[in-house]
Amino acid sequence: MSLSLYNTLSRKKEEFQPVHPPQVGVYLCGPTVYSEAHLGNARGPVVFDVLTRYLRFLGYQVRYVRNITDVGHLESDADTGEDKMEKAARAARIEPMQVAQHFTNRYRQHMLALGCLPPDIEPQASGHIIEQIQVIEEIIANGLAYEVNGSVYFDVPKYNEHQRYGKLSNRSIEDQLAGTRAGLEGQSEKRSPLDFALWKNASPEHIMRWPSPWGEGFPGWHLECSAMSRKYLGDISDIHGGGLDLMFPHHECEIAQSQGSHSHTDEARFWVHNNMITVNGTKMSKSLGNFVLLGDMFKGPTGPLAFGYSPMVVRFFLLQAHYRSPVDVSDDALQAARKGYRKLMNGLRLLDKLAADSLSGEVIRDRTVMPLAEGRQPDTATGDEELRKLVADVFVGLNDDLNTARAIASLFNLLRKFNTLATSTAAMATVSSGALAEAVEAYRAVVTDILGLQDEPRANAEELLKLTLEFYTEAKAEKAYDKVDVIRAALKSQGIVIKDTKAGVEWAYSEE
RNA sequence: GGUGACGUGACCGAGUGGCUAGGUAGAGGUCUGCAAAACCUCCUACAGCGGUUCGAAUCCGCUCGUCACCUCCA
Repeated sequence: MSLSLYNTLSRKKEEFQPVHPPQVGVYLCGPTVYSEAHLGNARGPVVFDVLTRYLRFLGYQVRYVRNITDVGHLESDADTGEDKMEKAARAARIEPMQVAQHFTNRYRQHMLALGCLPPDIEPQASGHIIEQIQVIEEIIANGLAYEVNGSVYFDVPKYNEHQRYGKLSNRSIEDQLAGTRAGLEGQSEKRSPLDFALWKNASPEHIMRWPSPWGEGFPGWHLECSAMSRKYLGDISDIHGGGLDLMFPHHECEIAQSQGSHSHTDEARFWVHNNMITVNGTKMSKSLGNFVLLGDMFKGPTGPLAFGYSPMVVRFFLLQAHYRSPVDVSDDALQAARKGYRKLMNGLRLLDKLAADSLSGEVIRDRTVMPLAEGRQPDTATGDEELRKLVADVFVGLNDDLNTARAIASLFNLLRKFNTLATSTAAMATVSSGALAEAVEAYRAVVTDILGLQDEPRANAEELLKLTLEFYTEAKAEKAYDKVDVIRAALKSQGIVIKDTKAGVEWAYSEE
């Protein structure tokens, strides 16, 4: 039983095998940091977080790269197009890099809150201009790019003579040419409307600019990922991912760039794409304005949502669907997810108790107090087998193209078994402590290490403390000094001292 | 126009030929000082029409509906 992943390149599930085991290189196209991240932006990072966690669980040495694109993308294809980063900067009257830094910080906060482990390398496009220029020079040397007025374009038709531009998104350049929208051409410098920019000449008012062999300018839209993926993961990485909407043109162009450079590869063995988040069946997107910002969503009502949802609930909600299916947001769906998430967490809290009970169950069995039918030793073979089956099912789900929806369903089945065991000594007697310990460990590992779901304490410590002090005050009034001492000692063990003042009972942090 | 998805019970959401996930909601029960949790039982669906098959939610065809990409988007 091993992990299989759906590869967009082959359009089928393939067994995952690293190029250089045990190393695995994973690249996820990160955000362009010119605005706040919305729920849709979170799906890829969450999915790839689970993927990298699982790969590590399987024993691979993973190098996970998630880039930050801080070199603005042009808003339109026209040469006069405005840069997103610059536009945002101008609006706020600050440096473009301030904009990038601000949203980078916000993005990291949100991803951390969602339980996404920081990537091993988080390269910034602006820090890899030299590498990008190098790739362009290679492509030019290979005769697949041309310079016009300080800009460099990738020659798609020429590339297509020997390679297939469209292999990832399953398009032919003939179809694309036929479908080219009128009006987009005109004064373009491009030889073909399919060509895309590798380097753009900076107009005088363009702030973000770097020197290059072709004059001052900035790199094209798709180049940073090719350059940085190669730098940190080699000519060919194991897995390259992003949202379905990046498949074309972004990833298609990346492949063309890598094939057209000295790498001569598809850049990655596995191309993995997560589906979109929808609102009432329509894709959540910046341009449509139907997005739900993560920061807003964590706090309270926003847009189509009448309530706020904690980061872990959001994470669970995303993982309850398979990553290749679209997922629709709504209060109903999120509230159902919240309950499910809490159920899973309560299960987590049950595990220690279960392990302890298992031991006592063993004792009971040894003394044959457990009155199984004719008083013979209970046979745990069947119970153990059932437990192992339940655990195995969880991994069947994970291995099947990272089907977290199935894995979670199986976890609930396992949890039901745990609950039964925890409330019934008779049931407990049907499993061996060894098998139970394995199952408990598996549940814990899948929930926390692989799915990355953490308990979110909802109880307010201050409120609990207040309540405790009320009991303290009551006990004191009743002169129940044994209780008083117990409360005092308990709080002291938490680093809190009770102070009886004339004004009433107060507390302070212990200074010891 | 080209390319590609999808339509599952009250809601969300797996499943891609026989074994009919799971969560939420609802009904009944066990337990319980009350409550909650938990457990048990029930509610059992695959857009429509045709076809292939011993057998289809699952394969094929048609119809209807929804969506995505082809322009920046995760």
